[in-house]
Amino acid sequence: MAQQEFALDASQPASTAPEWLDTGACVLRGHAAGHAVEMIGGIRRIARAAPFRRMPTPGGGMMSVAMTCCGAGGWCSDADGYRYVAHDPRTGQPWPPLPDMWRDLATHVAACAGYAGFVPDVCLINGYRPGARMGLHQDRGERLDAPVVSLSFGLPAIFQWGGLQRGDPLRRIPLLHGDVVVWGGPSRLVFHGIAPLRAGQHPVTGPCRYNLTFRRVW
DNA sequence: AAGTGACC
DNA sequence: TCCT
Repeated sequence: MAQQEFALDASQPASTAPEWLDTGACVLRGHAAGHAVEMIGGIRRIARAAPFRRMPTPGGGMMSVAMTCCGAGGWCSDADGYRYVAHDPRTGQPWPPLPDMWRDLATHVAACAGYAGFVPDVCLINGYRPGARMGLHQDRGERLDAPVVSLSFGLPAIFQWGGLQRGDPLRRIPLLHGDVVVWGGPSRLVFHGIAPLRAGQHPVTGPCRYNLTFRRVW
């Protein structure tokens, strides 16, 4: 039984070589799967102090993805725009600390992608329910000399990978439980997004997908 | 400006 | 294509 659960947990072997999307950007299949149960527990603990919330967008809409953060700051959206803030606007408290094990894993997978010495100071935690999506965007609010490390857990999603111009053609890349994406260098400002999540059940996360993105903001 | 955008 |  435990063996079978592990097989379901590890959607991909963790030892595969990087699949390069572009210069500086790759997918590491399954490299976080072995840490999934511990990390989902960490997400639940962080969410008790800094609850998941859907944020308003400057244009008057609402994000479909629920977010929380940990580390030295968190990403926030409201009517005034997008920015990183050192305190959770909802509680007034500092964001929960970035767990050492999370930081070490991000450093390790970044090194696997060719980014030695990456030390993130912020982790954004995105919670996707069926239908939730992330429109095409660039990650511009952080240091551009550091990569972004993205870990996927739970339900599969279609990652849209474009180019440096919004209108560039999109590649659709399935991201499964435990998959890692790293992008930096010449790919740091590539437009990317997530297609609307398809409903399903995952043995570790139930009806959800969690995406953890590690960045260097300060 | 990362939008269950809004509008054409 | 516009808007915030």
